[in-house]
Amino acid sequence: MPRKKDYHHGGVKTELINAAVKALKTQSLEAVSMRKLAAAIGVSHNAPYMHFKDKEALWLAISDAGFELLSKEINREIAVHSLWRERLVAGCNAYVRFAENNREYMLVMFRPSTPGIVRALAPKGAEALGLLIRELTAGAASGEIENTDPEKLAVLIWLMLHGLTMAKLQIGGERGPLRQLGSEDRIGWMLDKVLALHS
Amino acid sequence: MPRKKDYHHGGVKTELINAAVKALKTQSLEAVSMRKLAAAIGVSHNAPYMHFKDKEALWLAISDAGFELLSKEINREIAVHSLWRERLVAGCNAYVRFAENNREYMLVMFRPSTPGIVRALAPKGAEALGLLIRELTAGAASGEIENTDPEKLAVLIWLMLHGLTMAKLQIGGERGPLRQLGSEDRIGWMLDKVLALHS
DNA sequence: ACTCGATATTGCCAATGTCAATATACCTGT
DNA sequence: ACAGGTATATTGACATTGGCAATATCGAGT
Repeated sequence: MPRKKDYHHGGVKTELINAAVKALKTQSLEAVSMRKLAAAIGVSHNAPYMHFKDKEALWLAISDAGFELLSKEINREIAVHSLWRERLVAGCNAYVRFAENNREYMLVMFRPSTPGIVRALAPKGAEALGLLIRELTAGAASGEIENTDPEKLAVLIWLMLHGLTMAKLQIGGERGPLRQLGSEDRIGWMLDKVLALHS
Repeated sequence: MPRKKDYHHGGVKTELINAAVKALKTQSLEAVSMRKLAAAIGVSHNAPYMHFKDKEALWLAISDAGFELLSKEINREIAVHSLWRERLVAGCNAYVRFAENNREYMLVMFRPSTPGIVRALAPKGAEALGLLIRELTAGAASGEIENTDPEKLAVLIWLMLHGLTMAKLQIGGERGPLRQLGSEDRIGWMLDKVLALHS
């Protein structure tokens, strides 16, 4: 239904987002320009500004979509387990896997200036952190870990996870001390260390 | 000895770096431009390109200086203790304190594109990580922690430390779950968790 | 049929990174 | 002291970019 003649071609907003995400798969954040995106979807260099006040607004939209996707992914992988410990590991793995498969989104979500970190650690917490806290609370309730401050523990775990993830994204993951640390069994190892299980 | 008449004013290179560092104290990375820096130190907009091939080259130089400063700082604070555990804590605290007092440098050292993380985690490791490994090895040798993989443990600790630090830098540190986590005693708490001391 | 609001276009501007050509000062060997 | 070379700095130019303003085009409701 869009694209009558040529002027109003209809889906600039979503097409622009798609183009941006695709561009980010091969280019860096700063290398992506409004004008090139506009050209890529075949509109004039100012058409984007109908739908996004700013370049920043574009990133914002993409970032939102990214957080949405991430939460969905984590939820999906958590749901297949019932024991809190397995759910925790699954969630962490989902986080890392999402980052690897969606580098583009992560770059936007946690770009330096306007911070995904703020959102991810906001008082009420993003979904992802909330899930973590929930599982840790469950673990504490079951008596398997010390009942001190599940929230603090969650932040700590998330910091590790996030640090690991972003580091892997920057490095590319081929070489260096992170290679082994990133593989799935190592995440379990990390969690063991941090949780200091009673067992 | 510099600044004879007006043309060759001598210290463009160092003055440019100083100006950039100063500018970064109040502005974001992308807000700092070669031309403004040149203007700030009173030279033409192309003078900088005598001393730096690129804008990137400028960041590189500043980044190098930053890593140098960081290592010095950590060494200085570690040196006043003799027990490995105290040295470890002192080093971690030094890391965080350096980041808080030198936000400018950290922003450049760990800017997204060309990665400080690669350098900090490079095979031979930056000074800072090397120090960490050394203390952990000492701890393992003394039998106070498990003797498994001091290097892996070091990376893990660094990831937490770095994640915490960068998150604090982005947030500003006033509010949110990181406030308490960042204070000095909390770093000890983090280390306890990760080290899972025998004691 | 006419108007209005959303959408898209063209034109424009200042700022920026960077290249090329030119000017200026310093240094070195004679 | 001087000539020439070299490092340093300047001016000029250019393409790209983000973003504003004015204009054009279309669709829907009266």
